[in-house]
Amino acid sequence: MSDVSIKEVARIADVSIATVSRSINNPEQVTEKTRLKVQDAIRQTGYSPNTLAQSFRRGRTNIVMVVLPSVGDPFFTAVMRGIRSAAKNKGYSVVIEETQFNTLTADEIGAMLVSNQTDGIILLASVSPFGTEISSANSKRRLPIVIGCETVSRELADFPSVHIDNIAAAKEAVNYLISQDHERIAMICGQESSLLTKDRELGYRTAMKQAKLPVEDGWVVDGDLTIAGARKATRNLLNHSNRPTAIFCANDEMAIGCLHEVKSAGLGVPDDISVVGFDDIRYAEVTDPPLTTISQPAEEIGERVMYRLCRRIDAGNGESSSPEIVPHKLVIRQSVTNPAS
Amino acid sequence: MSDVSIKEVARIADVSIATVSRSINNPEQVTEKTRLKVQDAIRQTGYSPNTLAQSFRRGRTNIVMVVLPSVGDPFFTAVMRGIRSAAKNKGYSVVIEETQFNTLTADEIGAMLVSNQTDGIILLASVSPFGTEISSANSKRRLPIVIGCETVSRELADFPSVHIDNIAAAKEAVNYLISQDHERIAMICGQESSLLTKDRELGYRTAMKQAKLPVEDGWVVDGDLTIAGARKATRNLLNHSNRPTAIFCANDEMAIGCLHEVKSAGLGVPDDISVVGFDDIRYAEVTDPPLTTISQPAEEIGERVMYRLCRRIDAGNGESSSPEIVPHKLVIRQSVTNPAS
DNA sequence: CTGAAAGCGCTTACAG
DNA sequence: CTGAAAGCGCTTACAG
Repeated sequence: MSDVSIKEVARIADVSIATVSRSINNPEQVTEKTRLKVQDAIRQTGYSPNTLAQSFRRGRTNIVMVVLPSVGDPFFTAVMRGIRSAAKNKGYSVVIEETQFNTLTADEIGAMLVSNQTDGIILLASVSPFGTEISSANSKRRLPIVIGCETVSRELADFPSVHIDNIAAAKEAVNYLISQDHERIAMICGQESSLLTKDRELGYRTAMKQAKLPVEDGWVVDGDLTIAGARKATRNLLNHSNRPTAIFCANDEMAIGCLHEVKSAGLGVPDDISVVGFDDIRYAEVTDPPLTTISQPAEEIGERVMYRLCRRIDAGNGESSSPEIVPHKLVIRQSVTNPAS
Repeated sequence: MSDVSIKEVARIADVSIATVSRSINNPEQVTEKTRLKVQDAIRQTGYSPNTLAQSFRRGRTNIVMVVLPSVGDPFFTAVMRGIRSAAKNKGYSVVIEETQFNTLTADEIGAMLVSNQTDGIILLASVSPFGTEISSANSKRRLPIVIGCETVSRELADFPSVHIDNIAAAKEAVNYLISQDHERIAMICGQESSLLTKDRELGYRTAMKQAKLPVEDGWVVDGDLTIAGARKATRNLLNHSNRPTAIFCANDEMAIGCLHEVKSAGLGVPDDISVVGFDDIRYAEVTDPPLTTISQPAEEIGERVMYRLCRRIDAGNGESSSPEIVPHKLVIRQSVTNPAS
């Protein structure tokens, strides 16, 4: 705003404020001469429109908000790159909102939906327990929402989403372990509330069952999606009476903690214990040993989710809400070997 | 907004819109009875105020924006935690803006400053080449800005800041290496444009000079602040005709790349090459070997920078602009040993 | 304590 | 092509 308003510009350019507005927003509706006069007045005054007033008046902000669990999670680097490139393309600014604990409170959700400060929302955060709140809070406002990365719960099935097939990906990871002759395979997963972790766990259990391999009590442990949590979980696994030969982690963050803890216990990776991660964050290829993991097309997810949101914004709820599945890939590095060898 | 406005509420409660507004924002100015009536009408209609209109009218948004180089940088996790806790305390929402390339373009800066969508800005991003743009773009608007973590360039000296003493910290890291009898110490730093890297380099050079140790040509290499960049830089260092026995990295991200590259070359850390990082991100204690590094009080920086911003917002430019220095700490782990041993 | 009215800075039919 | 005017949804002196 720079404290000078459109009026001042109009006065100096000797035109009406309507004309100033047009010169800026619809220059084709104005003669070249007027446009120049106005341009000049703008330069003189250092005017720039009050965005708040514009947004208020227009009823839209051209801002989309992406909600993610935590800044500092390396996985989101590439997703954001994708979102940003699509947003730029479409003329949107993007603003990030962090939801500390990987779950939103109902209040936060309500506030977000209702405070039409943004034209739409991209949810990259796990929102399991609040699915209903979101749906209901949004029933009035109908703010366009698209979900990325996360598996969608039943309550959120109304919203479009783009993500990999977490169940299939986890199955593939575990099948790879099985193909390397592992039979005692454990899993470190996330909290109960983390939906995508649930899907990965389901993939693990399915693969085990299909291979007729037992999943012993105590082989599936909660690693809290953190390094510290994974370390503790790993200790439990190593002390298990029927110690696994391989550990599948629901994300790379935990795999990094797991790797470290196995080695701290004096065991070798992969010779004593094989480890598989999930996400293929940038640290995965420089762990020791480099981590075998599932790679997600993070940037592509970002782009698609943003374009999807734009379609929702433009088309309203006419836009389809079926999930968009993008391909994952098993990346084989050195953290897995044959337990017999 | 939920599409019902204050008018509708007023109609239903049978009061004026002024009274509705008061009931919400200054309930003490209204009788209990009226308040209840209004409350009821709000419930019935599902009304919630149009934030855009409020912000526009009030001339403030109660939102602060934090600008950081990249989502996905683990260092910012704790900084954000601090910012968020202080913000909550002060009744602000915080919104994050990412500046992909660790430098803002002049345009972006202008847009940010001018679009009074926020009440203030916390800059956590390196802004070296644009110091002047910021100052000048802001000369009109006078949007409160506070700088965190980064060293401030001369052009930005007007703005308050809070950060560690990067020069002293780097000196301390290098002196530790020297105390372990290293003499051939190299450094991997960031791009030219990265100010805080410059300070860390200065600390390195100062320590070397004071110890009367030479810094050979080719011992200070640009690692681009990335893993890939650091790996390349490390290869150069390992091939140096006078190969260093220790490598000081300007951040942990690069130290992780360095560690990996040294080991890939068949050398041992710390036995052949000692490595020191900077930042103490959460991965530093689970690298192999665990990384000796400089720890920053990231959460404290976040809190202080936010409180500082609040003071700027409230007090205007009366608030002092001297930098606030917080203490760093050398964290000794296992990536350094005596080269003679 | 409450209401009528002004006004925040824009945009956009509506006339001309 | 341009201007006068209405209005977006609020908040806040100003009266009463």
